[in-house]
Amino acid sequence: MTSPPGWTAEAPELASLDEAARSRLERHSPMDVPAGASLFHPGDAVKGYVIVLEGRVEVRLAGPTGRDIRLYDVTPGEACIQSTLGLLGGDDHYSAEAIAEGPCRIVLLPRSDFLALLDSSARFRRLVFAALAARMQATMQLLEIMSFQPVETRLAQALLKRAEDGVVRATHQELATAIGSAREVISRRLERLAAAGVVALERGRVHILDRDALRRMAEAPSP
Amino acid sequence: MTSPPGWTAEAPELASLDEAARSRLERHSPMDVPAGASLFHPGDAVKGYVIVLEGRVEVRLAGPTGRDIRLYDVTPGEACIQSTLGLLGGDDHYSAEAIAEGPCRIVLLPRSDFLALLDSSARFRRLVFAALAARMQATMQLLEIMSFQPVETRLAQALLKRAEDGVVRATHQELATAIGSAREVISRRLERLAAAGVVALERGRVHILDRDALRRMAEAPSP
DNA sequence: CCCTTCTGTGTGACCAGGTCACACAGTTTC
DNA sequence: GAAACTGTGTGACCTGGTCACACAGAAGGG
Repeated sequence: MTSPPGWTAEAPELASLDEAARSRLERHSPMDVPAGASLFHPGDAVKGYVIVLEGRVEVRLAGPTGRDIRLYDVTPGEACIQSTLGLLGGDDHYSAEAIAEGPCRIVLLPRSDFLALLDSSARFRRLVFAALAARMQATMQLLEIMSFQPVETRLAQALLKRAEDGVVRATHQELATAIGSAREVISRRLERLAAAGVVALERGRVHILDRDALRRMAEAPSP
Repeated sequence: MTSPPGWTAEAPELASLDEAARSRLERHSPMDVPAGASLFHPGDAVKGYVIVLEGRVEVRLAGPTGRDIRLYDVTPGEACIQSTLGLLGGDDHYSAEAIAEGPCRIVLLPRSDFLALLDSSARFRRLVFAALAARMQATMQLLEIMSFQPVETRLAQALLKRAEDGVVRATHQELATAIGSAREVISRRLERLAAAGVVALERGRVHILDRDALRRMAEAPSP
């Protein structure tokens, strides 16, 4: 009597929803988004609740001078909170922009279904609430970090987090966006780290040589 | 058959709730908080959902160097979102601190009642959701403003917003906190504005002489 | 009253970090 | 291999936050 497992089965959190909620979700089919595509720009009207099934979507705040700040990224099973805001009460236009970091598969749940689900499924509600709360907390933390932590600390953290086998694949620009700084600043910092033998630089790549040194920087400003 | 109008009648939004929800809320009685009292510090565990009935509560992020940033303030009828976060999924400890800016009357709704109300009253749910969404949007906007807008612009906006009859009652420190800057910076800016004849300074008070000039600054960086 | 003490302001020196304007090297395209 | 990008290095400059004070106007207590 149950419908064949659809895309809601792919995301662990969604899979735990009640049958009614799932089938309502399944009415909408996933769509493919090419790498680099923009899901929305600042000023766009909110069309619905966005759930990412595959790939990674980065949500950024863009400054007038070209500098931008990564707010968060949305990975499979997560929903993009930006859309929630518009659907729930605030301004219903985006203030940030979302870019698909690779090929993605997403589902767009229209406002009416979203609201209906919120009322009908306690489980779905919890999911949305929890995601919203977590994002809010992360955003305030970001504000705190950007205001009070020096670039050195943030950079060290970013490098440690993104390292795979001691190598970080990222351009200086990407690192800058990730920690809310400017490209030139990152270039100079990395250069100093390289001079100190902590990292080795290569085009589009940073090799980590002294993980412990980075860990120290990631905690204390420097003393 | 209805209970006598209690404190829920005082807040327009709460007054529109269904009877069941209201009576559940009324089980808890308001408490008085003296001016300057701190409702919570960073690190405190979340005790419940806080609703402000009278007075004003300021929620701030405190930096290690003494500088702090006003996240938002909670005015009558509103709830403090910080508590929502802990109750809904994220870390259940505060990262900011809340200070009563004057004598306040608040209600503290314990977690269990809060969650029960969320499930039982669609109206209450909307209220909480909307508040959370609005706050989230404001926080992101704050991040944007702090990152991309020069101090001059932010200061001009703050002065215009807080002016009553052309006078702003605030110390430089308070203005600094309001726009996320440092006291010395505000002192110098104000001094320059005074030299330009835009404002007149007095201890604890700023007189606005040229509203239009401020408005211009509040929009464009300066050109 | 005068003498502390506290709170609010002014000031100079300094430093971190963002902006602007380029140079230039590696890659990709045709 | 020339042209067009893309990623990096670099210097000059400016804003704004930090530190360390001086000093002045309340406020309160003897």
